[in-house]
Amino acid sequence: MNLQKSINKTKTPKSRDRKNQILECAKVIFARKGFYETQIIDIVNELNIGKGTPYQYFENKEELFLSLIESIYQSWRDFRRNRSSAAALAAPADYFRREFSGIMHFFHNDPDSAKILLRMGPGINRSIEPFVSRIEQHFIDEIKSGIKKGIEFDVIEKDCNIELLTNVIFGTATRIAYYYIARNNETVTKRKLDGIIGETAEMLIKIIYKKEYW
Amino acid sequence: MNLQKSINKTKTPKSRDRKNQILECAKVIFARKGFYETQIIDIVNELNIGKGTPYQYFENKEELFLSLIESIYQSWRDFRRNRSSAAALAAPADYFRREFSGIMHFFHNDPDSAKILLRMGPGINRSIEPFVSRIEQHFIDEIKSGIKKGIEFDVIEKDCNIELLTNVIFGTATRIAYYYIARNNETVTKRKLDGIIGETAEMLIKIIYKKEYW
Amino acid sequence: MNLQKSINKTKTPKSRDRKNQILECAKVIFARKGFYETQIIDIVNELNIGKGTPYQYFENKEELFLSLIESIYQSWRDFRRNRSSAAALAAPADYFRREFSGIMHFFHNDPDSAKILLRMGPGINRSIEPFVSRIEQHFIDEIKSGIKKGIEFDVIEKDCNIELLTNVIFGTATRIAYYYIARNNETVTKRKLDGIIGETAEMLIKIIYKKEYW
Amino acid sequence: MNLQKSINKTKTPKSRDRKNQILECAKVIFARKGFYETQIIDIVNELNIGKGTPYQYFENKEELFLSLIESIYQSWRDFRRNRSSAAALAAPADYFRREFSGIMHFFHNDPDSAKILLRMGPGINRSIEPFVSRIEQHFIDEIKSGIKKGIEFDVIEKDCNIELLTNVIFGTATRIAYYYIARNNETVTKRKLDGIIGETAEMLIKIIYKKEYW
DNA sequence: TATGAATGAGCATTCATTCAT
DNA sequence: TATGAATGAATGCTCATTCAT
Repeated sequence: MNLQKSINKTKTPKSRDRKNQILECAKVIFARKGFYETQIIDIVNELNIGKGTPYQYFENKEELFLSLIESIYQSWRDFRRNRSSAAALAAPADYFRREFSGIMHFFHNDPDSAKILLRMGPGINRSIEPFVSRIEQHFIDEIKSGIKKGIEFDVIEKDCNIELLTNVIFGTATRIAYYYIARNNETVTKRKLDGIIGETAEMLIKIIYKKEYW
Repeated sequence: MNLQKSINKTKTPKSRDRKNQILECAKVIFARKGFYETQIIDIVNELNIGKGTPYQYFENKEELFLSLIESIYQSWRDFRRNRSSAAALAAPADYFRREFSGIMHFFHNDPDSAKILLRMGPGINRSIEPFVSRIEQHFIDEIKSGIKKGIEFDVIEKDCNIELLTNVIFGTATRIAYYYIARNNETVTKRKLDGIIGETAEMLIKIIYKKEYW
Repeated sequence: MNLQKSINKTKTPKSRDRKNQILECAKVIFARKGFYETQIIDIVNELNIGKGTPYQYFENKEELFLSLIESIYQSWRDFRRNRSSAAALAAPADYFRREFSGIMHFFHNDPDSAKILLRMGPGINRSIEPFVSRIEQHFIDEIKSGIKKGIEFDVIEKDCNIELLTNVIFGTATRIAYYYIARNNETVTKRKLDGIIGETAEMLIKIIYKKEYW
Repeated sequence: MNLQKSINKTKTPKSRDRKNQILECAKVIFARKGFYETQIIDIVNELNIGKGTPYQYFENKEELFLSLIESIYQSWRDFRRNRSSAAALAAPADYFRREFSGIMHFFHNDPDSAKILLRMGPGINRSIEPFVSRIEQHFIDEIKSGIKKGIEFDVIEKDCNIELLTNVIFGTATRIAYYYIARNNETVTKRKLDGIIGETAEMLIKIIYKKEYW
């Protein structure tokens, strides 16, 4: 237990708090203004700390952003860990519904992360993009392995184009998340979101699974 | 006679060429490096022109980028105009196949535009984003009106969630375009791309149209 | 006769007109915006001529400004030539009244010259100032020689500090001209200006001439 | 306690020194080269500080210049405050001699301020001029109120043109200051300057006061 | 650890000037 | 002569980063 803390042995709890505080604040501002328009001074002013303080914890602006990406990734993995145990042996469509809903709720619970991953991520710049892609890849791998398992269990067509199907699911999921969560417009109620998630899942099920599992 | 000249004194053919030359070059570099990492000097060096020359044609870097977006939009509309006549009275699924294929080939013919629209567009910054969104909206409106027409002609379910369905199609299309065209990886052959387009269209047809029109 | 023209033998009448046109326009704009804030393009746009045209007549911006100064100087000398004949043997105070009034009316007839000489002149920059000073010196020399003549004719105190008295007269004259003519405020009517000129002259007479010549 | 600090967190004594140091240096260079010919890099090189340092204290070049004007104005007011107490109930001519001498010595003690106010001030540019005029107006108001008081005490003619008389005094004073102090020529000795001040005052007294107060 | 004054590489932009037509 | 597209030296300013305290 207390695994989190033991990863970074040299950091005192206080220092770790400060680091998280900066990360938390940076997430909000990066999500709002993007990487390039965000200035270190924005973060520093927001937190009422010294201009040099972030540099105690992060090499530079890029490393700060990368740490942020990393922490979002970490959150996602934590989120998954706490869910996966239960999901196991449901009916195929139910399994998908649950998984899909999981992703959506993760983003809904942390729209700033959604904005950073879905809006700024692609095309940000050559040195940062790989790190964003890495997370993206993680999502994609999960989808892909789900599909493979589906084929294995004979609930998905053997000859389906796995890579393509993965992209269809991923594209739909990210667009839905982007449109209903990460845009700067009015936020959707959880109720309405659940409806949308359900409907979307039904559509995707139709193109993923063999007819008898719809 | 000589009407052209008297309308627009400063836009001689030569000056128009230079403007397009800058725009063309800017597209390639913006597509490769993004808005912020692209420097005017990159464009200027590439073209072997003076550092001040782009400023003869564009107010500033942002206006240059916006003009670029505008010219991509223009290209798209030209592209559509030249196609629309033929598309009219096909079977529903065929109609969709053709439309979908159209979008994909537009991007395939101009991958830099695809990169700019699909990668850098979302989340670039507050003052530019609206212009990117405007084009996005254009795509979305076309999809939406296609769906409405489908409902009207009774080939799509009356109670379908139009907004959601639009997002599913748009999300799928942009992801496919992004993945197979706009990423910085190896480019796909036209043959392979056509296969992918076809397969994707089949999937989407399943969730768009009533079963009898698949 | 036709002295003016013969000075510059190579210039055709047309070319001379164009040069004067540029000079005239430059005067107005320099008077309004000052040397540094005036751009060649301002002049060129105002005249609807090509951007390169002023460079047919003037080496560069500075030489254009210097030519302008020179032409103002020329105007002043022309103005003097046309007056001096009459002024000769009046009573001392009358002589001064007439001279003082002359300067003031010169500026009143050409307020732009007044602005350039009185406002921008001093302190403009190291390379231009000497040329402005040269004109200033011309005014000062005239004042000084008037004083010397007055001493000679025994109408001014022998032991007066000529340099200082010159400065007092010059300082008063330029301030009055500046205040009532060259500021950007409402312009004074000729009637009111004449009143002011008269009153000022009476004051100065008191400190210039021996009491019996007031 | 520690009140000072809590009022103005960013203005530590050290930072205030640096600001004054920049202001002081800027005064010398602006006085020498004028607003437009002075480059930030001139100041920065002179002080051996970083190119960005002035921007810690001033928004931009114009704001730096304006702050300088403001600080000259402040100096003048401080100078006045320390003198005014004594001046009160002298004979009219003595009062004027003292006042006039005061202005002259202020400029003599700080010729750079004189240069900036008297040479560059008028006509510098539309956005700066008002701030220079404001100080000029302050001088003018003092002269004017002196005249009004003189009329009240019956030592100046009732029907004198106050505005005009003010301009004559101001024009004379600024010309004398300009000629003997602010030109780039040899500087005058204090002894000689005092002589000039005295003589000038005598001249002005003749046109300001009724004869019995000369 | 925390601070914030100082730094300077880096960039967008300007504008007088040139020169081929 | 007149033009105006092209030029590029020059400059103001920004902002991530450093480091003495």
